[in-house]
This record gives sequence, structure tokens and C-alpha cells, in this order.
Amino acid sequence: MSLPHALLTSLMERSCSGIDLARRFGKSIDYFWHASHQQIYRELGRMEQAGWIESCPAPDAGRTRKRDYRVLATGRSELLRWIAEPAPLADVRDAFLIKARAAAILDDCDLTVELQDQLVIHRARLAHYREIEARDFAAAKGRTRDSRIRHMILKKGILYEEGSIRWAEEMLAVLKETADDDVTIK
Amino acid sequence: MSLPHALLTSLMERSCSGIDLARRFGKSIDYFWHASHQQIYRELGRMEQAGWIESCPAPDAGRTRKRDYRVLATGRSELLRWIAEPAPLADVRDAFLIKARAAAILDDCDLTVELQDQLVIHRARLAHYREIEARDFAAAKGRTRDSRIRHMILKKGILYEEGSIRWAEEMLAVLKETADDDVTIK
DNA sequence: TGCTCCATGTAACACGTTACATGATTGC
DNA sequence: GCAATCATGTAACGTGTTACATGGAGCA
Repeated sequence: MSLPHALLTSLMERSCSGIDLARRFGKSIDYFWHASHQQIYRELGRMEQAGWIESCPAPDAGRTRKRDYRVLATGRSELLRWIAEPAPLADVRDAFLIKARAAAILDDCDLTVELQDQLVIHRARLAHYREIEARDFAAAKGRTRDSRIRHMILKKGILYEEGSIRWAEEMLAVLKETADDDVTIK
Repeated sequence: MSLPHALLTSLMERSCSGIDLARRFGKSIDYFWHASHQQIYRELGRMEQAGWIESCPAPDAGRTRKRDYRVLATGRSELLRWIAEPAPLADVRDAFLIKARAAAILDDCDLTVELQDQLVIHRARLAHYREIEARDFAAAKGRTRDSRIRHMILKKGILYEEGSIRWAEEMLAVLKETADDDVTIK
């Protein structure tokens, strides 16, 4: 149950509307905690009910329903309470590894195309993260605690993409070398 | 919707009962696709309904309800169909990175204890994977396509644990160095 | 006027988790 | 005989996904 706390964190960094929150989520938190805009609106409603946040019409709302949300003291202490209790370890769901396992015993399936598509995406993401790193965390800037921690979060993403790329390349090599081996099902 | 296909794969490797499947899941597939035994039983029921698998009383059932499941031709072609269609990229959910982000702007929270607990677990898992690697994939053995692919799946786990450990150690160092910095909320 | 986009939702459903139920077997 | 364990479930609920609805704004 981490989504509300992710939203609290994001709103503490800066109060904003639901759609802005969804957009900021998509740009940064998304790669380690995905949420759709429907989920975010539902959770914002619950959190306002619970008294963790409050909302008012957004400055640029005009006659629309746009609202800005900000964290209340109750929400802040709820976040602190949640941080203090241990969280489950990171959960990974990788359908491709299921495919690899199936491909080990099945004939007639070629995973190289999908692997190459994945490589393109991983390389693009890595390049993107490196850009952010060069822009926001150049040596001279990364001195405050806040900046160094945010840099570490980015580094986790970089580490993950680098690992994915190295693995995909090695996997492609293995598939190529063993392409003509006999594969039979007993 | 990858769980049924993970189960099909596992059952193609070896037909067995629901509980055996759950146990084998827990030992190998679990780290990249977790499923509880309740989920597995529900899915086995659906798959039998769909005609992908069939079951008969297990040889060692005695008077119990224990049943063995095996994959039918329909299930095998469903698996092939699924492998051919592109799967979504691996999905990671890491609550600790949310905490890190919150800790960057909040005072009064210490993540070092939790990080150290994580390190213990990651190191144990890495040691366990390395044991399996030494036992099952020693140089001379890893020659068949099947064996090399299964080795690559294990290597993904090893890569992941190594990355987690390196990151956690660096993060601990950052938290230590910046422990007495001022943290204020604007 | 009609078309598209923006921002906020609703409804229905599939997936995943938690707690508990059942009947058989095993060990003391 | 009794408790613990094994194997298979059921029920209730919470989370996440998909498809669609609404009403205003911007533009031709």
C-alpha cells in the first residue's frame, strides 16, 4: 500500500493538481512505482477523506473543476509513520524471463526480435537518465543531502538499465550460438 | 496476464500437483514472478476449464484430493501464441525508493537500519544463486541450449542482486556522510 | 458550429492478498 | 486420541487496468 505515500511525497515536494501529479509521476517515480491517472484520482479522493490532504480550486481553474492538492499535518505524520515501518523488498515482474524458460524447452519460438526491441528501449532510457544526471547532478552541484539522495535514486535507474542492457546482449549471443541446436520435448 | 503461461511452462517442464507447482514456483520463478498458492489453484481451475491442461488423481493421492496436472496440446499452442506476442517490459515496484525520496525532504527519518536489513537479504540471495550456479552450471555442463538459457535466467537474478548490493552500500555511505546536514521543509 | 484537447472522474472487471475452512495423513 | 501438517480450496477485500462519460476551453 505505497501509492498514497508516493503521492504524499510528491505533493510535499510541490502542491499541484491531479493531472500535474500524474504527469510528474510519469516522468520520474513511474519507473519504480507505476500508477495510472484513474488510480491517482481515486487515491487523492481517499486521502482527502482521510484528512491527509486538502484541496482548493486551482489558480488557473477558470470555470473548470481543476483543483490543487496540498499535504496537511496529518498527512505528513502518516508519511513519517509509514517510512518508519519496514517495507517489502522490491517486487519484480518480468514476463520475458518466463518466455525464456519456455523457449528453453520449446522449439519454434524466436525471442531475438523482442530482445532487440527491449534493447532499443533500455538504451533510450539509459541515455535519458544520463542526460538528467549531467544536467542536474554535475559534480559541483551535488553537495546537499537532498541533491545527493535524489542522485542516488537516479543512479538506481541507471544501474538497472545498464544491467538490463548487458544481460540482453549476452542473451542475444547465447540465442545466436545455440540457434541450430536440437530442441526436443520428451 | 502471464501467470497462466508461467504455470504452463512449469508444468511442461514436469507434470505435478498444485502444491508441488507452488513449491517449485517459490524456489525458482518466484523472484521474477511471484504467485501465492491460492492464485495458483484458481488459475489451475481456469486453465482446466479452458482445456489447456487436464488433471487426474495423483499416484500418491491415497484417499486425499491430490491431483496431478499436465499440459494438453491446446495449452502448448496457447503458450506458443503468447510467446510470439510482445510482452510488457519488466515492471519494478520498489517502495524503498519512495522512502528515499521522502527522506530527501523530511527530517526525523533514518533509513540506514532498513538498508542494512536489505543488504543481509540481498547477500544471502546472491550466495544462494551462486551455489546453484556452481552446482548446476559448471563450465563443462553448460553446453546444451536448454542449460545455457536456464543459466542466463539465473544470471539475471545474480546481476540484480549484485546491483542491489552495490547500490545499497553506496546509499549507506551517502546517508552517513550527510547525516548531520540541515534538512528543512520550506 | 463543430472538433479536439484538457481535467476529472465512473463503472466494471481482472489480478493479487489475507484470513479462514475442510478433510486426510502423520507423529506422539 | 490429539495435535500438527498436508493439500486443496472459499470468501472477502484491496489494488490495478480498461473503457467510457462529462463539461469546459481553444480553435477553425
